[in-house]
Amino acid sequence: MTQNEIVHTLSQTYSPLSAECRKELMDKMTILSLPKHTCLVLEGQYSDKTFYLIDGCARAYYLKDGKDISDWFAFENEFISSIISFFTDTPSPHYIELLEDSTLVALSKDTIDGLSNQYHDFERLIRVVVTQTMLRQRERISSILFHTASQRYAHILTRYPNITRRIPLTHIASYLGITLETLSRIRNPKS
Amino acid sequence: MTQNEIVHTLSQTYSPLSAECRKELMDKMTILSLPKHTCLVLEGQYSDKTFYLIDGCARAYYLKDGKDISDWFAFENEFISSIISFFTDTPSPHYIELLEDSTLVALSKDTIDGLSNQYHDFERLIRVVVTQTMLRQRERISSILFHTASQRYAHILTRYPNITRRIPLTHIASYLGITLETLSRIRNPKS
DNA sequence: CCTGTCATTTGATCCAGATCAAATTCAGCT
DNA sequence: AGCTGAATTTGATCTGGATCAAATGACAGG
Repeated sequence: MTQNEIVHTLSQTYSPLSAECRKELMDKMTILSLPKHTCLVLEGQYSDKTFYLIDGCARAYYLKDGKDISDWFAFENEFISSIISFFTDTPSPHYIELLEDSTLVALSKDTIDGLSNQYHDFERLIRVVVTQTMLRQRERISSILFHTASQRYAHILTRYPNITRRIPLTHIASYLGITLETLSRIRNPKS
Repeated sequence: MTQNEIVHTLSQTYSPLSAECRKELMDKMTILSLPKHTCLVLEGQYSDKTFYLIDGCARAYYLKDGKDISDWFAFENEFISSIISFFTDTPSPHYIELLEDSTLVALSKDTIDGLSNQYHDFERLIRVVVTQTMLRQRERISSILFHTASQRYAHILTRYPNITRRIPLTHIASYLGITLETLSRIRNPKS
């Protein structure tokens, strides 16, 4: 995928960008191809970058009392960042790692702020991305409060039908807020 | 509070607005003073309004299998809306009601979209509001996943120290994702 | 100051999912 | 193929908070 194609997809997926803005964005963005298991962000770091996945997938996770708890997955054409660090300029509570060999764009906060100041278009695109993220968080809250473990698992499967082929069950379980063992029992409801 | 003061506060709290934009916003906004228990939004309605509280407080809630579950509280200088309906143009799963006699500003989606198109400033203000909302949702997720019922109660008290004087315990309990009885036991840890 | 309604507390029991522990299956490597 | 550590399954037990039920408290209106 060329830079040009990336920017077009972005502009079409989220919110249209003027030719001028697209051009400047192309100049400012870095495209990276990195192997599986690469860590993009470590806990405790100040992370002022947002990543946009072209190909592959990634997750954000915490180490909470030594336990690895996934907080967010991103696939092709989705964004991922240590949102807390990115938006509040505090050290990241998250790690972010690639779950497959991936190609992605890294955008620094300076770049995003600069383009947002300069181009109303770009500010809108960011607003759209943040709004979608917010709605996804909301859905997760009601999922946790109102649905049982197995309903939540069923639900994530409808959203990402082949997630189990790309992401280990441990990570799916912790994302759903349940243990590995419970997820396993949900998947094999015999005995 | 005059219209002028309201717009100034808004501009200072969230993101600065140009004089021109402030003026147009003043023309477009409706100020309402309504008694306690007024319903601003009903379940099933298409709600294309966002409310900004000048004085008083409100909550958004679901009726889930006949049970009343609070999903959001807003106090002075905060926004509340049926976010799902507002952002996705679908019928609202929420009710919104006033918990005290309140003064508030109602802004329609048309107004917000119009001002966002016309003024980069205003688009930014909305982006800031949405970002804060998103971060507050995130905090709620980690609160539910990582903290016990009594930690969550302690936490909401630090954020809104006198919430118990303004909001009935039932609503606080359901917001925290616990029952009324559990909250009561948390508050009276004797016997 | 009494009464009905709503809010809160207290008590007894129950259950989804956690925890701890062990067995099995799988995948990458030589 | 065979080896090794990681991923997943299976089993037994435990627990925070839910649920059901009843008692008490607070307070607005007559």
